[in-house]
Amino acid sequence: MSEPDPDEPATRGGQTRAVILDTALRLFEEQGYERTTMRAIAAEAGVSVGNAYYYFDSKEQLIQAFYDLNGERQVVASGPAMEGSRDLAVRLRSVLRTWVEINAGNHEFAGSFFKHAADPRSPLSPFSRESVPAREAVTEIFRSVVAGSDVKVPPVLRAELPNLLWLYQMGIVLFWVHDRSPGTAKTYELIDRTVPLVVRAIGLARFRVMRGLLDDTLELIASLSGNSLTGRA
Amino acid sequence: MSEPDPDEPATRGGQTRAVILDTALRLFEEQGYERTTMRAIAAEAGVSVGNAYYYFDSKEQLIQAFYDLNGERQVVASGPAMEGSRDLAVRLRSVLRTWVEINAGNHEFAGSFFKHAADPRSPLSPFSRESVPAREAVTEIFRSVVAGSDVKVPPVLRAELPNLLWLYQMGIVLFWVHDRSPGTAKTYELIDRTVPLVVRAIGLARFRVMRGLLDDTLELIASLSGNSLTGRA
DNA sequence: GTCTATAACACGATAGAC
DNA sequence: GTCTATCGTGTTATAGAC
Repeated sequence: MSEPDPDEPATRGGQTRAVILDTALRLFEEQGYERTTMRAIAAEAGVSVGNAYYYFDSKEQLIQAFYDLNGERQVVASGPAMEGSRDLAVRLRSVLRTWVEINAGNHEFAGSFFKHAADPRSPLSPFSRESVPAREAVTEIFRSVVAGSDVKVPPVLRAELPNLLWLYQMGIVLFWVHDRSPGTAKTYELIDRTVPLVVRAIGLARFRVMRGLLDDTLELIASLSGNSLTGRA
Repeated sequence: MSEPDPDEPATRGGQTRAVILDTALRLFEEQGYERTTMRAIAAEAGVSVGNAYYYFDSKEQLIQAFYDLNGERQVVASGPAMEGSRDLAVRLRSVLRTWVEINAGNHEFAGSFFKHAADPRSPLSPFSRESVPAREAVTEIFRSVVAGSDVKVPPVLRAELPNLLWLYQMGIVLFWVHDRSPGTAKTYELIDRTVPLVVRAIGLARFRVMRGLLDDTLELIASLSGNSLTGRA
């Protein structure tokens, strides 16, 4: 609350905040998260250790700032990425590949801090309260992916589909973090090959044999969303 | 490799190892992982810190030992849990609930070290090389769940199904770690309500509309399993 | 409010003596 | 195999300067 708007660092001394963050992210990418010390960040940013802790409560909080930055980047880049096609598969594939491209330089870095994001207690968890705004912004992308396409989504599925696609992206990210193929080629392959499956699965929702299963699944999701897993009310 | 067999600690000085491990797991359960220091473990076990590190390369490795212990417990308990029914849903539900019951006392503990297991670089990752034996032992349980049931699994699905059920259990575990409902009641509910869905989904594999999707999915799994994600050859 | 400098603390981990 | 001493790290504390 007391921290200045990260988008407007020009005015305040909160410009310092931006310098510290930029330096930290650069060092994280160069050396990995664990091997980058707070002392090194402060020294490289030209500030004291105490000052770094004045703007960031902990080292982990630097990752939180990275998250927010990254979410914004995906939102910004996804608009153009979706343009030019109303085909759901094309749009979905494009948005997912964009995410991977944006994060190409962060693969090492991501691997080294992923553990913190997986901690259910950590604010870094994608399911945490702190991550709600970022998650909803990204979910909004997927709502737009569907809304701008020419597929008719069965009404029962309409409300929940963006959330499910967000979860689908989480799965892609999980794979990507573990992916050691050159240029994370396997992740691109995973996207290219699962997107048609997902689209086809959505189409199957119309069939009678599927409907019972689908209805029960959606009801289950609704029933359990009070859980802290989703962070939803 | 140089460490003594943990099942036969009587003979060697490696009995020390057992004392250290027992003490560590007790303290972990009492105080959580992070708040239990190596100094405390060593002191409580009546050895020096250096000696603790002689038997365990790191604090994390104490968790690895816990994993192995836990896997064994599930294997032992699952046999009786499955007895008495050839209904796949009953058997599956029973095995999954057994896992939750076994780990009821470790819920806090599990939450506190889950982050380490999620680190793709960590040997604690369920996808790591080090976890292959434990994972295969548990997968074997699910093979037995299916084999002892009266359902006819479509041939295409037969080979991969145990692996998919293991992945399903990982999903349950992920939910459980985040579950803060009293007695992890929500997790039990999740099991009770997803098991029928899973069983029904397996049944759907016979329908024509599903087959294309299923075949492509299985082919994809086969194609990507060279990835480090699964650790399979 | 923003920032520095320095010291100190607790912890995981290591080195090297015995 | 076991110990004591020590290091490097995240983090906090202090005491102040602009």
